[in-house]
Amino acid sequence: MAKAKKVLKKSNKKAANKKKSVRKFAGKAKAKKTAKKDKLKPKIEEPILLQPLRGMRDILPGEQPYWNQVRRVLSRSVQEYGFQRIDTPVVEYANLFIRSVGEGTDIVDKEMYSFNTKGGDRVALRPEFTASIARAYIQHGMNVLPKPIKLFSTGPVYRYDRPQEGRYREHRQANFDIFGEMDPILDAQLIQLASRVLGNLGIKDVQFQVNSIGCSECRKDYQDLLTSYLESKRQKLCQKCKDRLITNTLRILDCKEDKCMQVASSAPQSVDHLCPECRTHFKNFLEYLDELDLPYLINPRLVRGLNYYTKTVFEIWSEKEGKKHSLGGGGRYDGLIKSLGGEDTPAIGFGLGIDRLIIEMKRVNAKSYKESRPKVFLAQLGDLAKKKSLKLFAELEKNGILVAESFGRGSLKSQLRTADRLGVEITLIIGQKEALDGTIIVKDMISSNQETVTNEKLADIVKKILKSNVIVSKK
RNA sequence: GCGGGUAUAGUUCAAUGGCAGAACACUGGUUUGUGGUACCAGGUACGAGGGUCCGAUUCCCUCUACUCGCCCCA
Repeated sequence: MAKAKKVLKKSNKKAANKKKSVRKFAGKAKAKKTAKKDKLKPKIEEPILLQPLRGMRDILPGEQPYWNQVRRVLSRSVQEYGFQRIDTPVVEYANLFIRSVGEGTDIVDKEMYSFNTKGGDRVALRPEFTASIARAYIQHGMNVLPKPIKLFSTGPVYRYDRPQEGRYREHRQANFDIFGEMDPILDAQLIQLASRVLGNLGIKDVQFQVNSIGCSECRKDYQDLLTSYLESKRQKLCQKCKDRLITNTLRILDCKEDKCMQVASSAPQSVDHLCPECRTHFKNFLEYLDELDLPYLINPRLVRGLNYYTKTVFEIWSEKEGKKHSLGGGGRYDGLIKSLGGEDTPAIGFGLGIDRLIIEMKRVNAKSYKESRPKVFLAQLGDLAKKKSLKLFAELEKNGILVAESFGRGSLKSQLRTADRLGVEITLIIGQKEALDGTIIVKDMISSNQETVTNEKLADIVKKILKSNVIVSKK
């Protein structure tokens, strides 16, 4: 379970050297400080830590079938719902996120990977997608495209959080955004889309929580009301929430401290203080949801951790045996494009945490998708055959026959063993004799029968056997 | 940021105050050019620093990492 810290060993390690370098490493905290003084000169004599950075991980071949499946399901829904893919840089000016996500949010205040470049720019690894996509939308004048504009994006996002199950500092999200339409039917359609994706992945026991936090107008009024209410209960709040009174009042509603929850339970709710427009929007949104037959829950305390949201907000939770994960979330952000300098454009979007989707998929034994593997193995024996095998490999590949091999091995025995473990149906064997004759042995791995054929007929024969095997090997 | 647990081979796990073991995996072999099973052989590990001790992988302390929970989120 627990991974030990591992160090790349030099083949010629002397105990003394090792000790020395390790000691240097042990003084990492100190080393960091000096490194700063040295203008971050890389310490090449430090041992290489054989592990990824904290909260980051490798997704190994064994897990890829799940990722393949997610990619397949996503790309299908992307098409069906009329989204177009966009890819934006992983790094942006930090200001973009600070301005859009907002100061006072956890993401900006403590979870952002930000740093200065050599050129002196203040940049950050994206903590979410929407800001980048909004930026691209404005920059490329997408406002002239026919509305609505639906954009899909996927890739890693970064949050300097404390890792735990299903929470990584580098995790991957799939993100859907729709620009240029304020009709609440789109809010509902996005939720439908989310539900479809989850359903297609086989994920069950999902709960949709929805709320409306109003537009910039009524939200402000509501916030004032909430602030004055909370001010009156100030003494009953936790220290964090006392700070939030100034920085981010809405979030107090979301605090999990008992005393704050008590205060929040009788606090005014945003849905009761919406302006007529927002009220209608929310009401219609819920009516559309009802049409979808989707189990949802109105959570008046759902406020989201990003400041750009307006009106509809929602989160998607898996709930099973006590452990709860947020699988995704999103909402409307009608004011963001304008606030970043674009044309006044309504928009809505949501993100799904793919790493978490996969946790859920594994839990319910959902389908995964393995890429098809070669059913033919090419074994060679002897120098001449070895030389010919490369070309043979390419010829087969040109004929659409995928071939596995183990060219680096000499003995036929070990090659056949490898072939067997790969589970191929046919092994082609070319030895010294065959190489001279221009022939090759075709061995059926299931029946163990083999015959010698000429090179010209090889591709056809292989195809023929594969076809018949496909029928026979319907195990 | 707060609290709990853990750290031994590629992996999953043992044992031990005095040569560190297994299983699986890996590589090769069991007569010369034929796989699955069986048998044999081989390589690889005590996270780091300090303390106690004749001697520490084992006991103690510190650090680091991993992990679980809280916070927050995807």
